[in-house]
Amino acid sequence: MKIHGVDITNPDKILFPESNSSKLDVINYYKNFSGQIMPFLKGRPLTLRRFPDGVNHQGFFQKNASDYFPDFIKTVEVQTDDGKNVSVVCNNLKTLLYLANQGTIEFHTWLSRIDKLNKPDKVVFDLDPASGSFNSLKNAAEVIREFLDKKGIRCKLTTSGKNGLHLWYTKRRTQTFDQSREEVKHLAEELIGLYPDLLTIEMRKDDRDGKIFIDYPRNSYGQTTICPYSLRATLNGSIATPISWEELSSIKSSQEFNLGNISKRRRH
DNA sequence: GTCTCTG
DNA sequence: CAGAGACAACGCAGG
DNA sequence: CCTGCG
Ligand SMILES: [Mn+2]
Ligand SMILES: [Mn+2]
Repeated sequence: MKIHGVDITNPDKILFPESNSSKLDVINYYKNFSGQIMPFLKGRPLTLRRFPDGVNHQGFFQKNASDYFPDFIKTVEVQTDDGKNVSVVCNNLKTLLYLANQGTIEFHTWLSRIDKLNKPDKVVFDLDPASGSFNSLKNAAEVIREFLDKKGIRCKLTTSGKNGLHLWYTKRRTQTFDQSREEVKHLAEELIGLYPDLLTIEMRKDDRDGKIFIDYPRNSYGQTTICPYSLRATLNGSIATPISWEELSSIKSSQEFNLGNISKRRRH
């Protein structure tokens, strides 16, 4: 079977046993939502998370493009602390479908683009809840939004598809990753001054006291965040989904949207 | 999912 | 030939 | 140096 010229193997293999979703379901999801996900993938180094035998089996992260990946897949060399990686870049539909056929469930993207790897064009406030209470997480997102709004920064919102929320905005590519991260850290410290019982940047889990962790180190060089519209390797096939601020009030968890209901979601 | 190494 | 292993480091905080 | 963290 071929879709857009890409060989699809084992289309009936079940990758999400709980929702009975097959490999073809995954590939069709990425095909049908390519218009939404591609703008977020284009031009950015990727880390893949693959589950060739389904999310109930062992999966693996992949930072380096496999030698056997076809020529239509773009790659980029990125410097690491000790050497380099050859990252995959998903610039077209064929690449997206090929990687999906490879069992890629999750696409994690850099905060910078390949033509200026050392200057991020995105800032993310990665909000990681200690556990349970999604309501306090929503509250945290709201107060951070208002805080940034007063500084003239308009941010957007994405469910991570697991437990947290990502609040993010774009900027001109003038700062290094170190500068960007330090700026987010300072903003987070200011926020903690205002909401000491709600937010924390303590690195040790034991020191977080049930508060919401603003994971500012996500803004460091070489780090990735889950790409908007990426599937997650959860039993229900949840999806990292951009949502409006109005929509935030009505959702009950970060896994609100999944393979089964994403198509019926009201558009914004 | 595919390659490579080992027996 | 079948079966097992690899496929991710990494960048930072804090002690 | 080490471990924890995501
Ligand atoms: Mn998170
Ligand atoms: Mn995080």
